[in-house]
Amino acid sequence: MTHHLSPRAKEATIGELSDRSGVPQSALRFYERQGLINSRRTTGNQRRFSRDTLRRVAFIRASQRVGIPLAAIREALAVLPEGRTPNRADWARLSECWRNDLNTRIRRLERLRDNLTECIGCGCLSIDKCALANTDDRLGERGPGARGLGV
Amino acid sequence: MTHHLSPRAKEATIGELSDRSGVPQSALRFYERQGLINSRRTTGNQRRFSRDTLRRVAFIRASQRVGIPLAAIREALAVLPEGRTPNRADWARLSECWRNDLNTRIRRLERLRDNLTECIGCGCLSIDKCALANTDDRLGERGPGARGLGV
DNA sequence: GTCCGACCTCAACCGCGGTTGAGGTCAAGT
DNA sequence: ACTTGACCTCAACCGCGGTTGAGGTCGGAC
Repeated sequence: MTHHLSPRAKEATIGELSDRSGVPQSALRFYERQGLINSRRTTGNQRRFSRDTLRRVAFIRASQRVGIPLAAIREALAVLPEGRTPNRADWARLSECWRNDLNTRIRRLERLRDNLTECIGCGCLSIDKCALANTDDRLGERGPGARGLGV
Repeated sequence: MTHHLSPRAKEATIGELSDRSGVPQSALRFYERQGLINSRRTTGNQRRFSRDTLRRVAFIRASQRVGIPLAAIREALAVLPEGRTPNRADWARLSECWRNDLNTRIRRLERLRDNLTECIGCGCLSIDKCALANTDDRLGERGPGARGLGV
């Protein structure tokens, strides 16, 4: 299971990237197919990932952990520059968007928590007029298919 | 699309339950198969839901909206009494559990938000030592299969 | 008694986020 | 040169949370 260091210090094999990020190789290949990360290929068709891919992967997993779907993460990552390596300001811009999203999610959870205790707790849960049932502020109604999944 | 009121005022047909809860009939049948709700059957094999099912459904959807999987919701609902109609205290007990869970989720989100701004914002995102990458306080590692999904 | 909409079951299918396995190639160490 | 493990592709499969459609029955109104 020991991974040889790739000759060019700036590039990682999929095994190295997997070890460092903790993300299975199968998932990394999947992310590449989905356009979330990309790689150069060696003459022998093997993937080589540039250094900043590690950051992207960390960002992807961190975002996923809070329930953001890959499609949304892909869109967010699209704001990173194409040609050059993303710098501090690029990532800061990205995280700024996420901050707003996270704040919204936090507010939703707090509201649900409070409604639960006030509303179920007091026995008023009458669905038609109850705040609990009507917390349907649909923020990201992305098309047909499995919509309304706690995202 | 007008639904006739069911003769016995205390029981609802699936159409009525669907209309009142806003949940598709197909989903209600699915929930029944999954053991989240239950129904009496008429002589003609049609479902009749007791009044409190509306509450259960509202609880299910509210929980789902914040990303709690059905299996966990089923477990939670299992604390409601079998024979009798759940009363205020039963629901209060249930919501108390959820409150803890929700608080945990809220803290997780807040931590992620803060890490994002501090960590990505300042450019330190070095994965091995970064708090963002290591927010792996695995709270509910439910077996193999799609684990680690932002739940 | 007949009509029609609401109901029933069952099987197949969907998007998501991957994993697993078969079968084959690449490349570093000896 | 050969071995061995890391890599490749492609297709099939998984759990989740449902939806869709075919084919059939129920039951309230006329």
